[in-house]
Amino acid sequence: MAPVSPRRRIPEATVARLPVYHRSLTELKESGVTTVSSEQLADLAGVNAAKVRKDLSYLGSYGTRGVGYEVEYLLFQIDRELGFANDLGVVIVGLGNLGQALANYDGFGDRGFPVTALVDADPAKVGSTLHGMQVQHIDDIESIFADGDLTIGIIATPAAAAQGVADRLVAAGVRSILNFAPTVVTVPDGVHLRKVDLALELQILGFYEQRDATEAVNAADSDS
Amino acid sequence: MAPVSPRRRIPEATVARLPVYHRSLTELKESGVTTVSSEQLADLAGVNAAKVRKDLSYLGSYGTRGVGYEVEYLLFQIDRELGFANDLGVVIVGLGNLGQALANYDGFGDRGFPVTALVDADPAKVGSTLHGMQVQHIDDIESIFADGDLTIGIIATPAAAAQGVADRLVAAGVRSILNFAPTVVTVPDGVHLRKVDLALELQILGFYEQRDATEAVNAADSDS
DNA sequence: AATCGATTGTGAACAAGAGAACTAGCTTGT
DNA sequence: ACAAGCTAGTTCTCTTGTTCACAATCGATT
Repeated sequence: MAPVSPRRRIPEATVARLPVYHRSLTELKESGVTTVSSEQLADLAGVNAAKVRKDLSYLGSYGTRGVGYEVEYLLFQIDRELGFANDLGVVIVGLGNLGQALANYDGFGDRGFPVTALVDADPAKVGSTLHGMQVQHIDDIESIFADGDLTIGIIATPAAAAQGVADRLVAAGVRSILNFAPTVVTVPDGVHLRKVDLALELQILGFYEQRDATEAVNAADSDS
Repeated sequence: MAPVSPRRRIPEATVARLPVYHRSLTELKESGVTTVSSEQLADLAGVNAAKVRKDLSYLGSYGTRGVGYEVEYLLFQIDRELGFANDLGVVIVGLGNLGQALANYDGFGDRGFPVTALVDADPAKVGSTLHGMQVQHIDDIESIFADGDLTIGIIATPAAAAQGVADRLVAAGVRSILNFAPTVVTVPDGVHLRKVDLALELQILGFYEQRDATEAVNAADSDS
């Protein structure tokens, strides 16, 4: 009944930054750097030094006062925390433009997330080979996860199909989903969902661009 | 000297949600719905009703108590706020897997962000046609923006090239950049930068997946 | 051994955001 | 005209996240 691992609860914001630190540290390691200060790491990661220290302190006290952090050791600890020991496969559902690009994108495999299956609903696509892998039909999705491996599902279908795919992924036992479809997808409690909405990012940028433009006009007006 | 438009400052979190409301409202409009309550809209957008009302109140009082919001009018107001009146072009730099997929992705144009130029550094790619558009060389980037149109730059290059591209975009007058390269890019004040890091999203999901898995194990241990 | 400069780890103030609860105002039915 | 029922708009509280400031601690140097 008592909480088993209440020792530390890492804030969501920190979790989102750990991979960034991880990347910076990997670069440092490859450059042969053995020690790094919170300030240096902050520069590389594009954040505030105090934030780096606080973030890292959630993992434990892995730094040395007066010196900094040992790159390799810190990297190891972040690896552990992020669960890089486990191999976590990725299934891509929907092989349109975006899905195909994601299937061919080496960035996933390079970072420990090998694409383990490609799925589509279009019979014309099923059976074809992409990035050295056969496309399977979505109706066979249950069998893909039969072995109980932990897997992340990527939804790259049109918006209309996204919720249905999500439901099937959840039914098949997937507990983490990354949604690229431009629509709201809901999942049951206990399933983690993140979204990447490309057009939405542009719209946000567009807002600020337009705001700045009109502000400039207003400023010019008040000058006159 | 006095602030010119202090009337309302829309919080960042709200700005990020406005496009979601916009999308939901567009769907409602296409279904012939003329009026919507904050609760309905909240359902569609996947958020809390109070948040919807608060968000919309930053734009002004466009609802009617006891009734709701008129879909078309609200849509118009959000359009205005997001700057959909202006046409904002998009330049994609880097035409590897991801860049090509983005170039072919209709989601941008559909939402008012036409791709206006494709740029790469590889001479082998320059001159080829993609999505009905000729690929230009990055050295000619200045000329692309010569007309002073507002444009968003998308960086889809390898990580190593990203900062250089960002610098050139900024030098050419681009004030909004969307970075897909898995690296930290810094820009001067006044330039808006957003990032989409695909592998990072997987790593975040991976963290929670692993945490849940170990928690389950721990719970089982304490049961025994 | 003692001091000094550097850097971590953390407590506390501060800021931003989320959500609940309340108020104000509209519409409809009688 | 009035009451009842909705629903927008607003206020308040709580949580989360950020930043600052400083004490604790380490290695180096004299």
